[in-house]
Amino acid sequence: MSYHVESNGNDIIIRGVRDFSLAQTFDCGQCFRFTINCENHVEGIAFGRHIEMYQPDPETIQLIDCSIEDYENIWRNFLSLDDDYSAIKEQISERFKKCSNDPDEIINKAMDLGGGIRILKQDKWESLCSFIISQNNNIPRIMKIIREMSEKYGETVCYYKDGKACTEYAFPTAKALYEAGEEAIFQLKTGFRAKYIYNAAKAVYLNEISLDEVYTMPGDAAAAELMKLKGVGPKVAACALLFGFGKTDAFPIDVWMKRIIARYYPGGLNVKALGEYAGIAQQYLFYYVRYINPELT
DNA sequence: GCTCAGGCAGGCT
DNA sequence: AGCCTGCCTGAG
Repeated sequence: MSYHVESNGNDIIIRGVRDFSLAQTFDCGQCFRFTINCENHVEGIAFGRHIEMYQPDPETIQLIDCSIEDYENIWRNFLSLDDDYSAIKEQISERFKKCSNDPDEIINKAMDLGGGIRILKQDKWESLCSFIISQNNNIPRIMKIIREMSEKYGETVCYYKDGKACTEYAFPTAKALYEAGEEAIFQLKTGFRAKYIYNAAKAVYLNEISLDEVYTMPGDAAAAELMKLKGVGPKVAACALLFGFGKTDAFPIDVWMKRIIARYYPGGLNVKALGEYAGIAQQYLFYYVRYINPELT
């Protein structure tokens, strides 16, 4: 964590970063609004801001055309720069030794491969809504729906790139989607999820559910609260909590995790016993099978 | 045509 | 508690 930050007037340069790979972080399915332009170069929108990032070497992250204020107010936290992932990985390794029968030490292999993954700290509403959209859906289409939803109902995000003024769109607020209405949301090809999205937007906007309160709740209570919303089951709730509410113990079990557990942990995996970073471990495992062993069935 | 995509609700036993 | 089944849509 002994990184240090400097500005050259245009860019923020973060040196001495460890356990961080832009490519891995933005290619592990946690975030739908960033694209990997080329290797070690990503660009996207979060918290109503555009950001372009470059990783010239493993220990350096460059935030292009970024002010100190934006770095401190948004990106420092968003990128989880102050979390000690070396310690997190050590604890995960220890826990898996104790709590799972893992003779092949799959978790350690997974952490060697995807050790640069960081769990982003995304916006609560965006995370919840995005993972409602994600159900029974594939990633390119999820991204397309969210992009079009943002273009229609999100605030404009202006920025300069290569000296030119550009416009993008923030993720729509709950208010904006509520006011757009269910039919408009259906028009975005969201299908049977339209009513879920609309109802969630309504509940959040009218304060029938408080995402700020969910944020402060312990994991189980937080999940139960989110699952009061139609269209939010255990998997969607866990994803939202892990990626948008800072609940690193939330452990999403999707079809891939079921395959991983069946294949590598036939005796089962005691998720509760994996501790406060179980969800981060889940991401390493997920990345591992997706990119090393995708034929796993 | 078919199946599948990082699920969920509703109805059934 | 666990096991079906249908569901919008688009890609292969």
